[in-house]
Amino acid sequence: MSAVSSTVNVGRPRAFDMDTALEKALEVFWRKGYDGTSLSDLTEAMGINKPSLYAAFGNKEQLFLKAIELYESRPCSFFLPALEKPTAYQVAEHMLYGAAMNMADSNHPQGCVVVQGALSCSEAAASVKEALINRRVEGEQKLKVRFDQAKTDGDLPPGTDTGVLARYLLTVLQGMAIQANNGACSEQLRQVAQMTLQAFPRAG
Amino acid sequence: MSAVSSTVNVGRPRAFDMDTALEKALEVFWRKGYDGTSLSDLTEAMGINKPSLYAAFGNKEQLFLKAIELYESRPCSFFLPALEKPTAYQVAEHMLYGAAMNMADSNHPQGCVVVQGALSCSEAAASVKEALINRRVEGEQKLKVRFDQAKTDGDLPPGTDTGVLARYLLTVLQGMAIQANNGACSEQLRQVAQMTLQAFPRAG
DNA sequence: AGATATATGTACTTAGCGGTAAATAACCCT
DNA sequence: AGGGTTATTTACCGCTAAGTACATATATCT
Repeated sequence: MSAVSSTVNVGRPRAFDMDTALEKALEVFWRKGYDGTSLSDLTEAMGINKPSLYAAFGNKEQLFLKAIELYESRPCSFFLPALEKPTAYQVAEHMLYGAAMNMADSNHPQGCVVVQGALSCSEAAASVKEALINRRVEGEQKLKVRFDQAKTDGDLPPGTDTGVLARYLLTVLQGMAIQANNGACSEQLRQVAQMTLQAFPRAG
Repeated sequence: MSAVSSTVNVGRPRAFDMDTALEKALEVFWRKGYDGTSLSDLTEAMGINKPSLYAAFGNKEQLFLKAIELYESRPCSFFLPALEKPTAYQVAEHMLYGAAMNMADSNHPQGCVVVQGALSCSEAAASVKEALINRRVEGEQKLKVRFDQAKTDGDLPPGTDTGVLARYLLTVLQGMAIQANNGACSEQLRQVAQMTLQAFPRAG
């Protein structure tokens, strides 16, 4: 996601760093949601003027989508990396404890921007809402595929309904995003994660 | 919540029914969220003009709060009535299956307006967000109290951490609201409910 | 019938929204 | 040094937001 500098160094150089500006934009969208964020909020947080924003990122919607891309590709992301864990249980464990740690982290807004960025929204934000739904559903699908693999690997019982298991796990994760918004701390989320894992099926 | 008609029947009578207008407002807030709903959206759905809305309900924020009150007091509500069930398990069962049925019901917007009405929002909506957080946290507290009772009743194991159990259950319920927004149908939510109940502690 | 009180419809205000035109500034290349 | 190219600044656009003034309509009370 590093800003691939345009072909040649021609013209006046950009006076701000696109990646750090995008980080700032992400934080605002995360905290206020798409509808609740104004361009003034964005330009103030990013430290640039509107024409610079439009020249660099297109418009509000495209900026939002780029911010979401950044969010999911961050090093502290917990979802995709967890899929690499060797067993289904460890995948779930990594996701749940990662979420507990991350969603209540006070170094950034609480919860998950993919959940709360445009959950209920105006018609102007309908396409953004769709994009976020797609992200969530795709995540669920990826987890199901991972659990299917686990079943053939033998670390999930043969009768497991992987679709339901994936949906259940994502339900808990998404619920944790709401809990974080409620003000739950990491330790409280960790307890929820632990309770979820106690019921998690393992190979018999 | 019936509109208590003012002291005497003096002055021009109101040309619309407050309760049905409030139902309409609730549906709009539910679907679009507080920030995403405009007064035009509201007046159009309610079939009244702005001065009538302001005279009857105060302003946008007060209208929203009244709509939330209505939402929680509806006959199809599943949270508070479930607390009356005789055992902790039945309380959980009623809530989870009630949520599965209700949150994906296509007769109204999907999910739960207390979750998605103002999850992330502008500064103008901050007080509304606070109000919703309070509702969610109070619900959790009520459930904990109910589980405490269940422990003394003997239908929860003595070692049960009722706070964690209540938080876990609300995490799943709130996650189901997101799932409903994702497009999950009642049957899919029912499967999540079932999986949650399988792990639910019962008296040994 | 007339006074009083409340609701309604139209038209308005102020403020902020997302987005852009145009002039200017800063860089590279020849 | 000068032309080409891109970024920044300032000022603006048209539009919609929430909220309201005011005249009019419809009821009850005396």
